[in-house]
Amino acid sequence: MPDPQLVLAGRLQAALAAAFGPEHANDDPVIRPSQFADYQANVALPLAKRLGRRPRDVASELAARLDVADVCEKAEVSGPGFINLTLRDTWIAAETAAVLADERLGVPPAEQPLTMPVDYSAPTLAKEMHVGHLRTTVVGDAFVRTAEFRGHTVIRQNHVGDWGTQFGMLIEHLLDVGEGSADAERAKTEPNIFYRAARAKYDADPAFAERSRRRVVLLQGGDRDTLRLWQELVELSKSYLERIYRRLGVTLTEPDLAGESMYNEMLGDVCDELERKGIATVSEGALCVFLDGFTGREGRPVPLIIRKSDGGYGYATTDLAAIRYRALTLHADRIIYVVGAPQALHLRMVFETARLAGWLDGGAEPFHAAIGNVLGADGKILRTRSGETVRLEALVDEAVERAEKVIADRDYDAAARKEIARAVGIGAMKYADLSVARDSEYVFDWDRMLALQGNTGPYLQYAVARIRSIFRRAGLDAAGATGPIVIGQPAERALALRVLGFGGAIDALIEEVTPHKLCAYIYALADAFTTFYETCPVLRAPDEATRASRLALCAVTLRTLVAGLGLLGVPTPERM
RNA sequence: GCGCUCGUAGCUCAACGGAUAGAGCAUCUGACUACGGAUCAGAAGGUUGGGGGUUCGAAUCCCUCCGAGCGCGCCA
Repeated sequence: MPDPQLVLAGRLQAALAAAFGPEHANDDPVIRPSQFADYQANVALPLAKRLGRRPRDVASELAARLDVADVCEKAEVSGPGFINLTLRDTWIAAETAAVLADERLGVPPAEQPLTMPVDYSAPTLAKEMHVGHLRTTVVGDAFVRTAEFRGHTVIRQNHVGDWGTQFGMLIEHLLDVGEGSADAERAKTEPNIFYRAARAKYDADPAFAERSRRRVVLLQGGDRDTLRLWQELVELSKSYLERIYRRLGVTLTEPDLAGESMYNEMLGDVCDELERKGIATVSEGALCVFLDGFTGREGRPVPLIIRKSDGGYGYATTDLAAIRYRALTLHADRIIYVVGAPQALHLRMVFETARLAGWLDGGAEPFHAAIGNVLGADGKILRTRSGETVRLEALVDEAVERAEKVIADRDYDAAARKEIARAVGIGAMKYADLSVARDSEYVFDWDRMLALQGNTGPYLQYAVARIRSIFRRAGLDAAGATGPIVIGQPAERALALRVLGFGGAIDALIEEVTPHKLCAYIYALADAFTTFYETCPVLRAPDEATRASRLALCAVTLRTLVAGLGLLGVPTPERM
């Protein structure tokens, strides 16, 4: 990859090995962006400590062994022992041209592709998705797209709630209204109405409630008629999910459904295995796993209950079956859980149990990508004015409506306007979710996310539209701009240097499931472009060579922005 | 009570143990018949909740206090 940070890290490691022995060949050279140069290497300071030598001497020795003549015009020791690295303009220009010529924008497929099941979105079937599902869905989808682009094997696992006790109630309600009736179709279009109707009867009518409870037993016992009715409900819910995912521009489809019901037949076996291995024991009638270091109220150990005292199974068992399946059957290297932060304790216990059971011995590493809550302006969990949870679809509707107002003064026909409003509204909402650290809570604010200034979706979409406009005006296809690239102005240099950082931003996202880092990169790239655009005339460049170079810079920036936003799942309309 | 997460500019958020803690919004000051002004440049704004400690170096690691959110046996 042409990312200077990685290139320099490789050179520094070679120098470390040459100067201080091969055992240092994999030391982290601690390359950081610098205010005194393009980058600085900080490794000499901690290394000096370990070697018991003066940092400045270690840095000098390292610099003497450093072979970067082709990449850097300067590499000098500074301050207490930093090595400041200034790149050559010619190197930057050549690497940027190579990125432009590369279909993959300088990001090669991973040398060691990993198999990664990714558990994300996970709505409850037969209920409408709400605002709480937005981030797990959007963050998971950005991760999945990015990891796939890097050549990893991603297995989407939409762990939908399709087996809970509420299905007894829903099935009885389906029987009451009649299969195929208009009321039954509600489950497809407005699941909440169907669900609420069932719930109301359950609460008001003891006979209905009793039927519902019996129905759950039948369902989990595998009764054929009941299963058929359950399947009917699942089908209705699927079309709801497909519709909302398509609207949101989320890559989840039907084959990615890997819901709780899928693990039903494994639950007994999971319990047996854990009991046989001495990991699970019976306590107060329930089969539990007790783990060291997990204590709750009054110092009592916190159990992971895997079989209830009535013999039923809860979600802990399902999660254990799922991790076993992902590790042993899917042969995962990493198992990603894009799941709400409040589940942290539960998941730690699931992971620890899996480790004790030996399911992770093959090298599978579980990773909880914790998602923070979305808050309203009052700092509390986002709710409607009447105190209900906010329906995801209502949120999407409002996003598109508000986006229409943003572009109201534009001269587009109705169809184009609608399409642009959709892209801008949904893009803004998704980008707002992605651009803050996933585990921090954040305040949901329409005006901020739809703003055309700052780190927002619309600003970036606008930057893309402007670059496209340059090519339209020039009567050129962006693909026709091939350089060569020559670095003259500081703004050209800054822009090209930023272009080279794409791969690093992608890897940072994959490493820790941090889409906000890719967002920060894209924003910095767009920012570098506007400065360039302001100070460096493209179509009115002073000479042909400069014009060709600047058009090439526009083209490579455009493609990087579009690709980056694409990895985030944010659409980039041609015009806006 | 125990545990987890967090506390950074007026507001919303960044910062991979590194040199002077950065962006955007809001505020103020400039620029230009403009390759889409839905612009750009600049200023101001901070004792990183308080206090200790480790380190050559701490927003970041450790301890403690204050404050907030969440979780702690048969719901998911």
